[in-house]
This record gives sequence, C-alpha cells and structure tokens, in this order.
Amino acid sequence: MSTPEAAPSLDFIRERITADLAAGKNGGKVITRFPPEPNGYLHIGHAKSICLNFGIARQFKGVCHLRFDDTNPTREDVEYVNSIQEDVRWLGFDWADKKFYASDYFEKLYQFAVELIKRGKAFVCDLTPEEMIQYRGAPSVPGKESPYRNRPIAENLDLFQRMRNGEFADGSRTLRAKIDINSPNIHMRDPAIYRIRKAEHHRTGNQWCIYPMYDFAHCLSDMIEGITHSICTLEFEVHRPLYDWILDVLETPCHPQQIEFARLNLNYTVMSKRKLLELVQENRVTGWDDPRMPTVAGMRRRGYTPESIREFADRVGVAKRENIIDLALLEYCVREDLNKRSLRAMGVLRPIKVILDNYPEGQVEELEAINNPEDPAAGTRKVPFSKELYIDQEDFRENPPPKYFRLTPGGEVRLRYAYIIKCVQVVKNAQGDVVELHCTIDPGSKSGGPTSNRKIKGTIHWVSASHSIPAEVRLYDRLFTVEDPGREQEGVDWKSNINPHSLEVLTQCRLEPSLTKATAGERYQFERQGYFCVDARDSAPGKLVFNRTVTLRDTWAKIEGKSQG
RNA sequence: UGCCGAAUGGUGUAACGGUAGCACAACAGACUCUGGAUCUGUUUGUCAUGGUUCGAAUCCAUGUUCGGCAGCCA
Repeated sequence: MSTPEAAPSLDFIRERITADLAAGKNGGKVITRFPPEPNGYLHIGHAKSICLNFGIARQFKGVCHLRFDDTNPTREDVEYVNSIQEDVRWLGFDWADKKFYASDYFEKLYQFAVELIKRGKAFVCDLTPEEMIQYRGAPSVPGKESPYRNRPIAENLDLFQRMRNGEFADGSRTLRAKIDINSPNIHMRDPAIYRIRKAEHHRTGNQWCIYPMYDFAHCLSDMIEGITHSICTLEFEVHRPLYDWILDVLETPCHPQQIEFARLNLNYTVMSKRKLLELVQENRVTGWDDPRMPTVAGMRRRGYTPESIREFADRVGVAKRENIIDLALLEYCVREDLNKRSLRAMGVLRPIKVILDNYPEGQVEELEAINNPEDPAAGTRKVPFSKELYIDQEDFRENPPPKYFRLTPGGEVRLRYAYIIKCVQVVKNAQGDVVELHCTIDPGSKSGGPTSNRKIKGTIHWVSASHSIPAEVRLYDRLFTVEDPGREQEGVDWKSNINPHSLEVLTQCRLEPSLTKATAGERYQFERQGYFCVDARDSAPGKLVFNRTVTLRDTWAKIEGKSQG
C-alpha cells in the first residue's frame, strides 16, 4: 500500500512547461537552448543555467541546443567558443548535433530585417549615437521621433542594402524598429536592430559589415531553431515585449516563450564576465582557470567534481527573487561528493620532525591503512613507518589550550594506523622555534596490538621522513574579503576587497610514498585536512603540485576560534 | 518621481484558501584510531496596515523595501 505522497514540487519554470504540455502546446515537444556569448569563460552562474536548460530537456524528453550568441564580432573569440564547449561537456551535458551559431543565421536575419522594412516596421536612421541617446529620452522623459522615421520603404530598402554593401562608415547609420518612441518601456522606443561594424567576425570573417543586435537576433534564432521555452535571466524581462513584437510583426510560424529567472549570485566572489575578465587582464589571478575563480575551468582545476556542481545547481533552486547563495552550500556539495569517492592519504603540509627514541634504528614496518572508510571496496594500502617521522606543526603545542587533543610535552597521541607516542623532549633552535620532538612509542599500542584499545583522545597523521616524497601544495581561500564584492560603491574600487591571502603556497610538504603515482586531476583526501587535487597545469612526475579543493569541516578550528574571541 | 519584477528563519527554497516544511549555516549531545563521516536534538521566519473568509504566506486594497531598464553590449 502506498501512502498518499505529495507530488514533488516543481520550480515555476517546470510548472509552466508541465502546464504547456498538458495543454498540448508545441505538439508536446520541449526544446530549450543554452545561448552563451563567446566573450569569456563560463562561470558557476552559467553552470546553473546549463543545468536548468539541459536538465529540463532531459526531464521532459526534449532536447537542448547549444547556441553561440555571436552577434558582436568586436568582443568574441574562438578561444571562448572552445572553452565553453569543453566546460558544458565536462559538466556532463550533451548537445548531440544541436550546436548552432547565431552567425549561421546572418543571411536569414538580414532577410527578416528586409521583411520588417517592407511591412513598414523598420527604418534606416542617420542619427549619431549621441543624438539617438538624446532622442530616446529617459525613463521619465518622453522620447522624440527620429527625423528619419518616416522615410519611404523603398528608400529604407535601398539604404539598408547599401549599409550591407559597406558604403557607410561605422556608427553613421542604424536600422531601427518602428514601434513607439514614447513607450514607457525604453526597449520599445524604436530600438536599433542593426548596426554597422566593419570588424572581422571569428566565423564569418569579413563577409558582413552590419550585425544584428541581440534583441533582433535572439528571438529569431530561437524561432528558427523551434525553441519552445527560451529561458533567460531577469534583466531580460523588460526585453520580452520586444521579443514578442518582432515575432508577431513577422508572423513567424513559431513563437517561443521567453521565461526569466533570477541569476545565481555567490557570496565572497564576483560573477560578472566583465569583472572576471578584469581580474584576468590585470593579473590579479593567473588566468580564467585560476583555482580561485568561480569559473567552471577554475573550479575544475581546483578539484570540484561535475557531480557536485550539478548537485549545487539543484539545491539552489530556481525562482525570480534576487539571491546570494552562501559559499558554504557549494562547499557542502563538494565535501559530500568527495567524501564518498576520494581515496585517503596522509600528507604533512608544514613538517616538524619527530624522532622515536625507543624505536630500532633502520627498522621499517609496513602498516595497513584504509583507502576509503566510506567504501570498503576501495581496499587498503601499506604505509611505511620508521624511527624518524614528520608530523604537522599544528599537531604539536608546547602550551596547549584547553581541549587540545594532540601532541604536547609529556602528552600522548595516537599516530593514525600506528602507535601511541609520548613526547619526552622538545628541541628548539637559537630563535626558540621548535625544530624537533623526541618521543617514545608504546610498543603494544600498534593498531591491532594488545594495548591498541587504550583510550587516547587524539589521533594525528604522519609520514616516515625517509620514505616520504616532497610536494608543493597550494591552499586557497575566498578571493574577496567581503560578502558582496560586486556591489558598486561610490569612490571604492571593487578590487580593493581582494583577499591578499587567497593563495598560500607551501613548498616543504611531505606526502606518503603511495602518492608518487598521482596523476593530473586526481583527487585525494589528505586525512584530517581536506580534499586535494593534482594540479593539471603545473604538476609533473617527481614535482607534484596539489591544489586544496576544500578543507574538511574543522570543529577544532571553531572551538579554538571561539576561545580566542 | 515612468515602466517591469520580487518580498517566507542567518542563507536558499517549499506550501497553489485548511497543522509554515526541507536543505545549508548555527548551537548542543552521542559515536569515532580522520576534532572527518554518521546519528540525535535545539534555536530562528510569512515586509506593513487594512479588508474578504469559519479559516489567509496564499485572495483584494494601500503602503514600504529591494532589484532591473535610459549600449549602435549580451
């Protein structure tokens, strides 16, 4: 017997699509599209949109097109076309043979513009850009009709053809829709739909010197592809009347429904392509794929999994209200995923030497360690143990605060998978820094041994000094020190909030020898510390570089942070 | 002050006139050879004021606050 279950709640877009389907619209088909402009790398906000559009297509047994919205040759580039495809694929989505470019439609778009002119709904305007701004008015200021607005159709046709022929200079003329110069919606005040740009396009070369504007190209591209639901972000809401107007006037055979949702914002980072580009160009980061960037490429390099990003996109939901998502949710999603799948290893980031006084010189034991306690199938491995070890500086305190469960002078601690040791002597250098610890082991306390069940509060990780391998480890922190760095404030450069400690490079790290074979992109949990990923760009055999994806949840840091006020 | 939107705990998001729920965060505890994971529990919310109704987060009115729009960008 099944108990009555509440239907899984749908977001407002899926709700609407469900209703359309129920009403028999679009012949029962669902076709969406992800339409990036190739003028930058994709970021986590795009990932949300990708998951939405491709996810809806998958869910409703439809398809999602990948369409490059490349109508502005001055800012677009093939580098971006390539990175976008790589990122969408990496995220786990497939556009099959549905890859398109708005530039594929330039000729069709031109013909639609001619048709608009023939229907008396567009005109060639000779106003300069400055004049056009003036004539357009402002939100509360009525517009003024262009003196060229009532040119005869034949003259418009001739002029538009000559615009295409390259007879006029950049910026000297535009083709404008003839709608209503006094519309309360500024986008309806006879918007420009074609401009002259004698620029080389990354795909059409010098074939064109006039290019359609977004508002004209987008709705018609959607229409040409038979898109049923054209999902975009909130700032296009005021464009929808224009979207609909163009398709209505042209009496097109299909009329996609534009639906707007609120874009994703994440705290402690910026999400505008312009700002991200600025960080790249000013070398505030090492590139679009810098692991601190909220770009898909950066997150990939940092060690995020596609699964975790998809899970995140699911959890943030889809709605129309402005939002700023807590970075903690993203981090929760990666930890959740990585905890289940990643192999454990021991690595000492800031080494301090430990000498076991009562352990035989030259003896080496191979101790068994569990590869992943969450997955018994991952098996075990051997870790060498010897008289000289390294432990992390953080795991020893000469003057321990209350509740400190690690190594202290005269205190005991468990070495993971090995023995319980006691610190008997602290060696310092001339500056008073602790450089070496002498300890003794409890021989019976070896994991599995007779006294191994002794209750010891703390367990720490370690590596054998002579067996361990060197590595560089890069620790990342949030790129900005304030929650909403993108918010423009008068007289304040948004870049003044960049976190000067967003990157810390550790070069003295020592890792357990099993990591020798770690290859680019592989992810591990360094026990008690976090998840780390072999850097795909800078790591090499014998010269390992790891990126810290995210720390483990750190209850101790919280306790200590609180007691320090 | 024109037009278009949106307001539910700290952050997101459900509830579609009938018990305000879920997740993250926070807090407390259990367990632990990772201060991880896991488990248990706790705190915190319907923008305001009216109205309709047996009953309102939901419907209506007014107001408030926040966001978007004045590129020949997308």
